[in-house]
Amino acid sequence: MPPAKLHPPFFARSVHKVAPDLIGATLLFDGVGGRIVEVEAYHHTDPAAHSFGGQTPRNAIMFGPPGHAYVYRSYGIHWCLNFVCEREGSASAVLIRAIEPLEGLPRMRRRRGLKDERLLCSGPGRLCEALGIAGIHDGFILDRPPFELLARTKKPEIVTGVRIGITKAMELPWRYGLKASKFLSKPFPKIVTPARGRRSDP
DNA sequence: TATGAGATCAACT
DNA sequence: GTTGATCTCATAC
Repeated sequence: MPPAKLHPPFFARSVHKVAPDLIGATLLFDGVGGRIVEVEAYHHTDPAAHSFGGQTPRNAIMFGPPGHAYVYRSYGIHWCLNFVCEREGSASAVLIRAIEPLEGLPRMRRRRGLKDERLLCSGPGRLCEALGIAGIHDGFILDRPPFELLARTKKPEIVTGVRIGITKAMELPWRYGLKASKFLSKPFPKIVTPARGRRSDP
């Protein structure tokens, strides 16, 4: 049986539950996409979250119902894709940081002007360019075309770490990744396993 | 491998 | 006017 689609109830939970559950899920946009390998959770109590300072025209979608896309412009250049989650008092969302390209490789390469698969979607701005996601898709619901989200079939090994690319609340360990994936935007720091003292793969 | 400039927009001081 | 949930390219070691 085919993987189940993710519907709004999946997102109507705490970002801290939704974010790790997204690792291994499949994200398609107009048939182009792949497996989610890296996300970050942004809770409204977090100074680094866009919703922290209250509602503005840019972040208004975050304050709406769960299960919608929040797309914003980063550094004036790039687009970044988030999934709106449950409002635990105020708005929260999960930033999609990297996917493993699986479907529509030719279109991704054409949009990105690159051949190297590892660089197609390994970063929030890169994956939006590869999938053709832009500001006009802000507010789109995630369980209807052009979006399609499929639940993972097995729980993968997930690594956690501090978030990157931010300057506030950098210490919060709310970055989640698929262990040993070659498609992460940056490697997770080496983790010491207490029992054996061995390092995991970066 | 590592650092630095530049691109360019919404929010904030 | 400055900063930021970024990326690419250039230049230096």
